[in-house]
Amino acid sequence: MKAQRHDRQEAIQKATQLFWEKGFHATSMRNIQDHIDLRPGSIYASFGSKEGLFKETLRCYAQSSLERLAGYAETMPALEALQAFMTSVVCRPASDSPSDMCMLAKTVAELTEENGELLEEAKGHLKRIENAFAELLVQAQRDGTVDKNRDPKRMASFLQIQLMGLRAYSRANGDDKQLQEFVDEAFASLH
Amino acid sequence: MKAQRHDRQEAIQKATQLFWEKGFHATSMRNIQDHIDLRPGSIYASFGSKEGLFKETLRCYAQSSLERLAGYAETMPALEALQAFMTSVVCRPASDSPSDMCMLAKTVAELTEENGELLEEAKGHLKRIENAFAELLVQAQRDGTVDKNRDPKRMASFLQIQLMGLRAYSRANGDDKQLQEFVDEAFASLH
DNA sequence: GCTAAAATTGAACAATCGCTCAAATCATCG
DNA sequence: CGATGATTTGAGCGATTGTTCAATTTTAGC
Repeated sequence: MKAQRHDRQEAIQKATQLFWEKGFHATSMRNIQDHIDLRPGSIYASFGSKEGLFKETLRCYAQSSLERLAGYAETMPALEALQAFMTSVVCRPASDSPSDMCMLAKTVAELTEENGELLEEAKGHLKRIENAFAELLVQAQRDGTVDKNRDPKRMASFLQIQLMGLRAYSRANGDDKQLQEFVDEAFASLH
Repeated sequence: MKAQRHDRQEAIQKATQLFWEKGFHATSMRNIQDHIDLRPGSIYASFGSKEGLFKETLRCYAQSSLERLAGYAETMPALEALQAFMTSVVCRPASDSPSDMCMLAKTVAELTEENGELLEEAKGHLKRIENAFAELLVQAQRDGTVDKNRDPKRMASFLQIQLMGLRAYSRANGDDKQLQEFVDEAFASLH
């Protein structure tokens, strides 16, 4: 197969913007065609279907989230990295961010068994992120910054719940200065 | 205006089932027509548009939530009522429930400014429920079951965040016995 | 520079979308 | 019962949905 003339990653990124903001159902293939400036044939040759393209955006979104978390973990202790990640995701306006909410959480909220494959894909990525949390918590326990008697998997669940809750609340209430305090309290409870 | 031949409340309730499960965009008016066994004309005479019908289902959903909370508050102390409400909503399978998630939170997650009126409607109902939380927390402070130095509005935000987070997590992970523990811990932190 | 293969184009498909409205049906009252 | 007006019906409107594909353009190899 010869190289495509269009930039695959750029196409995925632009599609992600739309899907993340408007969701799977409210984003039409024509929206996407206009936004990434490609005709249907090219898109279908590259991604097969709307579902295929969406699945690819979920994959890239999850991967970049994990990479960002790993980036923090390279330059600071595990617990600080977790807290920095969570703060950046919950509190930073991130002007170009299509939505306050996590794209994976939005997808899990929106889709039903009618799109079971996509639903499972999103759930899987969320679980993978939660596992990354758990690994950093184990590391934090070795550092001595987290109580060694607590179950890391349970604490990772706790953090996911806080993350989803805070982002949903932020979506429903606009920017709230209290959010940072809630993040800090959540981490204070782990010591 | 003469009485309609169909039962308005029943129509709203059946429409709620569909909207709650599949969301606003993925539910078609034909889905609804079939499910409540009414032809388009009747529905549009009663509700004006798909948006009008959806707005009505949001209103009824929020009202019944508030009524259920008030019901608990009639038969037990304020804090217990809050905890019972949250437990029932987060942990009870509720076999006929169209989704694990809160319909208002789902709506806020799904819609954009393209349906700004519906979005604001859902946000308003969520805020009203949060205010009901705050009132019960004030009452609990008078009862002496909640620390009087804490801000009730802030605690109400906290509970909304926990509620949204737990229900989203439940949606992404299926039934989790840990959820009850997380609810209890959230309330333990209020004393 | 010619050719074969790959990539892209854009018109168009069938299906479905939210919604309208003339006609048919029903309920009410004199 | 017959008349009047509210209600319901169901065919069907124009627009949009996801997707296809023959025709065209572009690229790579000799």
